[in-house]
Amino acid sequence: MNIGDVSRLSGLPPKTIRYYEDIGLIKPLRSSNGYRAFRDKDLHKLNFLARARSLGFSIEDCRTLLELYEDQDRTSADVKKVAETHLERIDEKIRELKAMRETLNELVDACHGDHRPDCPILKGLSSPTQ
Amino acid sequence: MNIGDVSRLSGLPPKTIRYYEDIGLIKPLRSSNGYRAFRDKDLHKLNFLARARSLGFSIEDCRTLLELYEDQDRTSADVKKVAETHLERIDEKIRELKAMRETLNELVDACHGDHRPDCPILKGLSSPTQ
DNA sequence: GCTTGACCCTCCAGTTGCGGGAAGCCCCAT
DNA sequence: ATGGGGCTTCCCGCAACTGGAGGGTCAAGC
Repeated sequence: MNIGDVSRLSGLPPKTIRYYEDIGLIKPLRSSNGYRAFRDKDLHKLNFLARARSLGFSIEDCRTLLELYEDQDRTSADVKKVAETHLERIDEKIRELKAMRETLNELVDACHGDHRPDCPILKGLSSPTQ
Repeated sequence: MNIGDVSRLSGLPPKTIRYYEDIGLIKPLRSSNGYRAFRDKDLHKLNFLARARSLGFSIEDCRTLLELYEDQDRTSADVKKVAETHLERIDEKIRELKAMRETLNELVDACHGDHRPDCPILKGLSSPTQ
């Protein structure tokens, strides 16, 4: 399989796939013409990566998960730990965003949004958030 | 005021303040010794920026907001539009994160997390998300 | 046999919003 | 005069790619 094939099959752009090879996440073979030659194994890894990335795992998390994925002697506890840590980061991010949303929404609600220059949003940004 | 002073007063690191000057968000004067000389006006802007950034506005949004802040002929509708657009981006981000959280949480819950290698999390990542 | 177009390759630069660190002034206190 | 801050500029690096330049390869059609 060429890069275009695995790109279509995994949904990852060719650029991303080359990047994943650069940083050592996958190691496709090479054809005599210099083209990358992907095996099923490589495609499986790319699918794995695509799904892990879509769940928000960092590249380094993905590297760890891929290693665990390939290690027959892993323990599920190790995997769960990585996932739980990531879950907490997500929760933290959601909390942050909700706090932003809260404050921002108050400002937006207070703003009449007409042709006049008077604006509670700018006022809110220019004076301390109590 | 030197950069250290406005840094303490605004809570922004000196590096950030220099960066904001680099990209033209603030234009402090210069003392004869080459030090940046911040006026009250500059400090106000930095405080404004610190608050806008803490609400998640991008630098370009901040640039727009600062321009509106300084424009006596602005309309509050213009400001509100920027804020509402940002609010939608935040909501979108929250939705994405919640979806991730959902899926990830199911996987974590399904994983017993013991010494055995069998792991629903890895299984979930290696087979299509239905 | 030649051209065309779709692939593929590498390498370099840019993105966002800074942070780290080097190398070198400046200023004040001892 | 010497030490310790503080200030300056400059350049590199981060994450995770994306875009583009410049060039080789392959298969089909004429």
